[in-house]
Amino acid sequence: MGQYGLRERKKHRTRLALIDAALDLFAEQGYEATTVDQIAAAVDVSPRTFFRYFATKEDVALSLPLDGQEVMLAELAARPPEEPPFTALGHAMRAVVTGLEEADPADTARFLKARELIENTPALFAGSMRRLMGNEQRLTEEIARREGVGDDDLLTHFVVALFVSVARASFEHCQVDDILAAGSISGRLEAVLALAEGALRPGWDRPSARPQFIEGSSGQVAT
Amino acid sequence: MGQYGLRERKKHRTRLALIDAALDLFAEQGYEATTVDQIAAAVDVSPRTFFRYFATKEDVALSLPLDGQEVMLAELAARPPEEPPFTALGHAMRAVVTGLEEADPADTARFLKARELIENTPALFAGSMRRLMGNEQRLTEEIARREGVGDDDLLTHFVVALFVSVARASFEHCQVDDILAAGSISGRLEAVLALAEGALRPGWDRPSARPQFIEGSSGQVAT
DNA sequence: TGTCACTTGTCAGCGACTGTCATAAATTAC
DNA sequence: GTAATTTATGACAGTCGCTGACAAGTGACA
Repeated sequence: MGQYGLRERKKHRTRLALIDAALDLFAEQGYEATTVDQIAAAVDVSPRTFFRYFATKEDVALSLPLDGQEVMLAELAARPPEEPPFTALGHAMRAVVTGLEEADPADTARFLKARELIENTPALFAGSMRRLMGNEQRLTEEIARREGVGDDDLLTHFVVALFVSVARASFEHCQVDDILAAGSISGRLEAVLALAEGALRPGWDRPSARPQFIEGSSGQVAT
Repeated sequence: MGQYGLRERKKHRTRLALIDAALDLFAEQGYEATTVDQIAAAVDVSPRTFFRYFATKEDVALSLPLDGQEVMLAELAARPPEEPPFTALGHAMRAVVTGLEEADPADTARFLKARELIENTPALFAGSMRRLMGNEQRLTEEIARREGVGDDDLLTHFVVALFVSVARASFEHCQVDDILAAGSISGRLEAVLALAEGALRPGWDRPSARPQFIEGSSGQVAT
């Protein structure tokens, strides 16, 4: 038997089936107009079971982008500690985007479908923001840990908040067609990162204790 | 026979009564544990009427900070057009904060009560973020109008997103006790604005001032 | 094969929220 | 001042998101 038992594979399959069915129904008749009962019926599952897979109706639409945020966290944790905060965040983000662009086309398509839906549905967009903000907190904690400062360090909050703004700008207002053009999403990410680099003073994201070190290291790794 | 008729005054009174009752109940027994029926009963009004004043249970807690955001919009619109975007945003924000600090103590207390509640209630915090993001869009449109660029201008998005991050950092993690100390909130705003000033290159928020900076810095920060 | 753990369906119920209609109160017209 | 009109409210019924509890089915493992 594979590393996953029949039970786990079955669970994974119904989970994906629920996501696909939900995404289709949402696209067809709109998010609000679709009931959980309909989604459950489409997968031939009881409505109660739906809520055993997703805590809320919102979650079924947001789960994919949410997974992406988990990857981001993991990538950030893997960055070398010497890297300045903003640089590390940028590289982690690049890893997520390229990972997405190189993934199984079916997965990529699902992801883009979800993102387009979220963009065009106010309620989902709101929920997406909520999760994003929750994630910002976790990114802040990680950066604070790396830099050896407290969770309430003002500069750390500022750095992460600024980065999240950049990340948002990269993803927003991307129509699916644009994104499907090869590398468009990472291209956009680079554009916004370059914009940020151009607006910010070198070494801005570290307390000015070691300007020359930052000068030397951040200069080459950017992009 | 003032400028408002009896009807309007009555409406305004019940609206405030609903907010006060809700804030009290939320503080007492928690947001989730409080039902709309309880709030309505406390003001001696039918539950149906509650929803004629507030679209959702969330709204009754968020309405005050939301009003503040409207003021922010108005203040921004009143700034002279020559002001660079970030400067104008900063001054508008200062006007909002000082306006808040100089208001009727009862109003200020209500506002702070609402903010504290939002800070400590995940569901409300999430909702607050949602509204904030909605407002960011409006700020972006206003800045784009001032600068004579399109709604999708990348720099404009970046400037506003960055500013909103700064504004958030100013308000978050402020305990009520801290804020009640005179001017504490504007003090914090100034601190974060100063932090931003120190991190950003002069003229970063206007396209015309940027070419030589990009040229000069591209060696170390880009490509 | 039988035991055990886990997943699922069914049902009953709470609470947020909405449409509808009748009533009461305030505003305006005469 | 009274009548007509507009507007706020209450009462009621209903939908939908979501949860707890219990029973039945299904894979895991000895």
